[in-house]
Amino acid sequence: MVAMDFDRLLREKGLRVTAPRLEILMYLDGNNGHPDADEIYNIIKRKHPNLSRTTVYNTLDAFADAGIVTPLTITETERRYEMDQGMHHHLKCRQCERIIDIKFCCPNKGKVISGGHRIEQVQGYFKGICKFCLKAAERK
Amino acid sequence: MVAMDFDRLLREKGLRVTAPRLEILMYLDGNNGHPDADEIYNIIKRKHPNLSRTTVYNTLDAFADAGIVTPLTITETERRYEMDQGMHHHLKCRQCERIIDIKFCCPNKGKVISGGHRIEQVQGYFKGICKFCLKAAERK
DNA sequence: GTGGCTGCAAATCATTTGCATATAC
DNA sequence: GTATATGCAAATGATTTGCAGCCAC
Repeated sequence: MVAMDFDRLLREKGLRVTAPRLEILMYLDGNNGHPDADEIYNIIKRKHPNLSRTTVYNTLDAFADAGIVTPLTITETERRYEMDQGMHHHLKCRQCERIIDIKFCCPNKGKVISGGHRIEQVQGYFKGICKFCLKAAERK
Repeated sequence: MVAMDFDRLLREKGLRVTAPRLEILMYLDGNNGHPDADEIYNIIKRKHPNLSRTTVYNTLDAFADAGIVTPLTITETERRYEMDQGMHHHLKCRQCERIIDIKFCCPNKGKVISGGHRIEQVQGYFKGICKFCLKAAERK
């Protein structure tokens, strides 16, 4: 996504276009994994030393409300964010601790499943071993 | 599960049998939903006024290590616990905010799925409307 | 011009840590 | 008797809040 589009995205959502917001969008879009508020703060702080944590938190909240980012609940303690990129789930590798996107669609989405509840959104959290660690183990 | 069994369960896991541990097990087993540390603390505190939060946290950690309870990551901010009861997932109803168990088995468990990763555990987090709220809406 | 956004400082709240005492085994 | 568990008080650390000034529109 180019800078121009971030501008439009914000306007579409009724959010004002500001420097911190563009920076945060750029960082999230830069495929830097699944950052938490502190990581975002530290990286952008380098270029914009007067950035405050409050702004990062406010911005992520505003983005989440607007549906621009999804707050992730991958581990028990960390709150992380990612840009909305269609349906996928997450694997946390218990060896390298990386968080990896898993692309497949849960067959239960949108259905009223057995219990009689209506399922609107599915977020899958997988634990296991990622392909990188599996390959490394083979080589030994 | 009866008191006797909690005793045995703790011994099997190499944990000492103490009053707070038995109380916490009883509470978790009492099907009181998916409590967080504070809820457990407040309830048990009534009967045992000298209980400390530290003990609740220590105990839940020990139980999680021993595989007696599973820490849940159902919402973005809360850390909740439940006793291990076989495979199921969780629905958070966006109307009544209840957290409800969803019993079905994800077809991807144990498989090495598309990405080449090995999946050992699946925790599904669903959002939607529970059957109780659906029924209430019908009646109107 | 004005309402939304920013950023500082202070407050909050869940969780963790250090440590002395108590207790299960 | 000894290792483990408890519980108090203090520390930590992420997130939130209050508020004054700034800037996008």
